[in-house]
Amino acid sequence: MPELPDVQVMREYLDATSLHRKIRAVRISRERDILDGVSRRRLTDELEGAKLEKTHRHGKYLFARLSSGGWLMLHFGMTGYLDFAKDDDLPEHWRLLLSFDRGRRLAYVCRRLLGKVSLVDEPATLIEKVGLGPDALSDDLDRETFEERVIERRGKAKSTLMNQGVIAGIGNVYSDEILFHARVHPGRAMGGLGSKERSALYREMKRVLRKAIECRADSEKMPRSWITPRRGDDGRCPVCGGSLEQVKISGRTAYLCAKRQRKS
DNA sequence: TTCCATGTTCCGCA
DNA sequence: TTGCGGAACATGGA
Repeated sequence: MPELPDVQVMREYLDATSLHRKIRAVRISRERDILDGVSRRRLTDELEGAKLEKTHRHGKYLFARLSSGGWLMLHFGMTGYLDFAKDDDLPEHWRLLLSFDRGRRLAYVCRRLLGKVSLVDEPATLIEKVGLGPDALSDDLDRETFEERVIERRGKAKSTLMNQGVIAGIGNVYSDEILFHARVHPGRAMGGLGSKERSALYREMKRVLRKAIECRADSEKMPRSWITPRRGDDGRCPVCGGSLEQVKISGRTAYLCAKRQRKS
């Protein structure tokens, strides 16, 4: 689930449900796996009695500013999500629970424990520490900046798009969608692409991510011309009808249309 | 039982 | 030295 569009949708969900409510109680489970650089004690102390005032997203990271100062950092790994509901209703695999007034709570749920929760002074502190590149949808990442960051890369096109230090926010699923529309084979060397191909990648990166957010990152709502809803089964290319191919690129499964995305 | 999964980090190697 | 790609991490579903 959680690439840039998914995290943006969760951000809007948090904004709509949990902002400006006083946190009455904090519960944490599996803190050894989930907490990163913060103790259960300190996290609880900082959160209890505070409010979430506003949110910020950078790539796949979500931040919520605390009225007590500092920011709550949420990273969702491969299986994390947020769930706002009644306080007595505990979702399976909950890791952090913030209880508000009127019997409501926000749950951070993360089945595979690959996500992280932390406390930071500023989002920029974390972004620098982790070494994240510019957010894929930020205005700072204009065409020229994209060119500069990508052109000298020695890795494959898909791996480069997924490299959070180059551009933050794109993961396995959306890299495939972007490469599909730009008609670039995921195994091509990024540095070997022509300038038209790089332009197409830039354009499709912005378009695909924006459209995915508009679709609430829900594959059932995505356009018929997209391949994301066709992952998993031996689907057909929605544009030319040829069969979709699966290949391994740097250990990840990539889906592509071999007819429209040529290797050379 | 074995393999695979929307992510990140660490390590070996070029 | 830099950076790429594979393995490990923890869990559960096919």
